[in-house]
Amino acid sequence: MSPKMNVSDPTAEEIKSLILEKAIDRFVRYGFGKTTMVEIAKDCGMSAGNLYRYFESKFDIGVGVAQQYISQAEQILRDVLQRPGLSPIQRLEAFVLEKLKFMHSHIVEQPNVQDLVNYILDERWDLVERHRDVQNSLMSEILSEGNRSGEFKVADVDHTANTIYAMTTKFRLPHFIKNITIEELELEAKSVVDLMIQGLKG
Amino acid sequence: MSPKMNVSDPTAEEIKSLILEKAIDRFVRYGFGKTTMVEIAKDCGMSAGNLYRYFESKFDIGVGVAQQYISQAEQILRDVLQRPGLSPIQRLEAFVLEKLKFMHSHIVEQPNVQDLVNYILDERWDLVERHRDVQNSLMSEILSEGNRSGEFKVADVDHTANTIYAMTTKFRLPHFIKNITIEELELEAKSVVDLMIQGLKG
DNA sequence: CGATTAAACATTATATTTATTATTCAGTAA
DNA sequence: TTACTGAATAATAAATATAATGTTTAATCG
Repeated sequence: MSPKMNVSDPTAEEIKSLILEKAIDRFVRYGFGKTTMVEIAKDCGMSAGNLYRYFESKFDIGVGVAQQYISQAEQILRDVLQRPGLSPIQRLEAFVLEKLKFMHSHIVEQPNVQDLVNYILDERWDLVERHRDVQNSLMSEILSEGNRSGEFKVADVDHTANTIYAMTTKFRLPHFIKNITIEELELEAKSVVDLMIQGLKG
Repeated sequence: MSPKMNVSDPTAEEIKSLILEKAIDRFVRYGFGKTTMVEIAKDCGMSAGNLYRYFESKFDIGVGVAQQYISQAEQILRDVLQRPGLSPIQRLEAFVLEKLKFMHSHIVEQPNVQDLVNYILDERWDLVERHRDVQNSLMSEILSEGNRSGEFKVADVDHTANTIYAMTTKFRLPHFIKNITIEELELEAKSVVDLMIQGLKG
């Protein structure tokens, strides 16, 4: 392999990554609507027309950004599953709270990106569903862990994971995260987790 | 009291009711935005200017409609508490499902009114909070009933009522009610109620 | 020949004007 | 005085014209 390989001949994948990277820089600062294809192209040292060799549309670049955002969130949740020294109960709570914190920090620190992701996911329900499935399969692992340790008695872990997902909907919706303090939401989320563990029968 | 009393001298409250009634007729057919003050006034046999003796603004008429909508919902929920022959568990489930059905039927049958209510409540968070408080105090009654019968063991009924409210958020949001079939939502709501009763420990 | 550009074209957004509508208020009648 | 009207005004929305931007493609470069 010649030393020049990497600089002389970037792969299509590498160029796509570059475009995504430069696009995100713009989106963070100015938002999706206020960023033009010409600007992104200039930042990449190419023409606007050439962007279309790598992305079908501007919307498609937005999809790329949304996918990165989702991957980031999923990585954080996977990390919760690897975190040592947590009981299944603690892990379940951490799982819910980490997702809430992730969304909250993005909403306050990068509102433009958050708006973009919401806009994209509004038309790409399939991405939302895939993300939900990933979260549910991670939750299923937590529930199975709890079954093994005797802390939980869950008959159908997949079904229950989905039910937990429904129960915690409020803590994933930008609408509430924007209008309620993070402290209040965290307390409420903890109460919800407590109740789903204990049940009304105590 | 002379027989003429009612026809000759309508009270301000009666006139307000008339205005609200005629306004709703318009809102149902054409929506809030497409209904003019002149039209409402004409339907009431008065001038547009005179409407302002009874309502501060068109928005305020919308508030009146929203309050009627909320009262209607609360009446249905109060009826659930009076329904004979239900166990506390069944009552809790019925409570959640009836609210879901109420919203679903309005969304499909009177989308214009639903849109109006959403628009009003978006700026009148206080009405949402009051409605939440009413629902929570009704839920508290159900929980207390369950405590008395021995089916529940709820330490703090008010706090738990609020937690249940958070858990069932998804089933009160127009966004989900519009995008998911009512059958699916009802099944999911039942699962949520089941889980909140049983808990993960079985 | 593959990758790229720059101009052409189509679409979408912005600015501007126009028309409609909400709201106010001086005046009128009971 | 109280309830009301209808014209005047202020605010909002619709329509239009204009500009900006997304997308396509014929021509160019290496």
